[in-house]
Amino acid sequence: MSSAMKRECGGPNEEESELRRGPWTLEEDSLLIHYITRHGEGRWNMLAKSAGLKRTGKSCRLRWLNYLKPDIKRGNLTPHEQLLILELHSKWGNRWSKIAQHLPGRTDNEIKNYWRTRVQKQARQLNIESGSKRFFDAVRCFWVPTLLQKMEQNTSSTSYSSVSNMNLGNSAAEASMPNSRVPSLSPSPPPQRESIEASNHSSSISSSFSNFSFDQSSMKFSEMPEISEQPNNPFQLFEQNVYNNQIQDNWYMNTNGYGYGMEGVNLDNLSIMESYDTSPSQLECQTGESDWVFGMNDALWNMDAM
DNA sequence: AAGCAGCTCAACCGCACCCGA
DNA sequence: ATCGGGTGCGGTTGAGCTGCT
Repeated sequence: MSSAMKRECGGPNEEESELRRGPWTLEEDSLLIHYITRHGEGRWNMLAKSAGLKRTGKSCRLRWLNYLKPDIKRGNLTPHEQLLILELHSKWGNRWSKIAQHLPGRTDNEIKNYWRTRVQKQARQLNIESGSKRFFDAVRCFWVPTLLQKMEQNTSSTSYSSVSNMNLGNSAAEASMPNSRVPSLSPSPPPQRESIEASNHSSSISSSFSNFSFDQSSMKFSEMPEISEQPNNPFQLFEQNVYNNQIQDNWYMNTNGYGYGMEGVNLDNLSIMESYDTSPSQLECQTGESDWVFGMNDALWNMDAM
């Protein structure tokens, strides 16, 4: 039993012991939804009391904003969204709510969790400090191109990202989204908010980002150019050879088909780049420590998923 | 099948800010 | 000026799940 649950189970302070903590029940969710539907949100402390919830206002607000609100998108982040997070985080840092404002239907909590569990995990595996320049260079040089490649693939084939966002109601959604766990920790999955409507919404979101691109030559985000059929530089060569042949396969294996990371990269493929007779500066992936990318066999590529 | 370790994410916590009294 | 309630934000925690041995 958690400390929160322990505190919840009675005590000397009656006022405090009346306040529920921990996972929300179906009844509580229902109370909150019905109350907000009728009276709107805001004044959370008063709302909690008026709705008959034995919760703090903060808890109600959090539950509503992060889980119950009708326009919350469930499922895994699309490549577009991940790309946007990388870009916006490079601009604003840990301003999660600000970043979330640019990803309709996503909460700051979700983005924060994504960053901590996926992005920072990559950084740890690379032995790079996640906020460091080196890490951002790794993101720019490899992760972003990989995401772009994935986005390109998605546009030319059935997009599983839209499937991942297709909200079908909980049981159906769970069945169709192997990596989208609705933990029993939360016994009250939000009722009926996940719908085809939501999937339509996500489609429009994706399309609104469709002209968003990362320019490898300038290492900046820009309008989406035509993607060259032929590799112009080692990165593209790398992507075409490595990604198409290897990452794609490993990707699904490593992430249950829903993640986007660098886990699938194989050390062997570094030879593709090494064989490309070009200096790091020519590769236009200039960093303060320009050769780290190419001497990082033990860093960038040495990941557990290899 | 059981045990273990790692991962995910909902929920909580503490702090800061805003605003009205 | 300051006090207190309401709200928002970023960091952290821990239950439950998954996959590996």
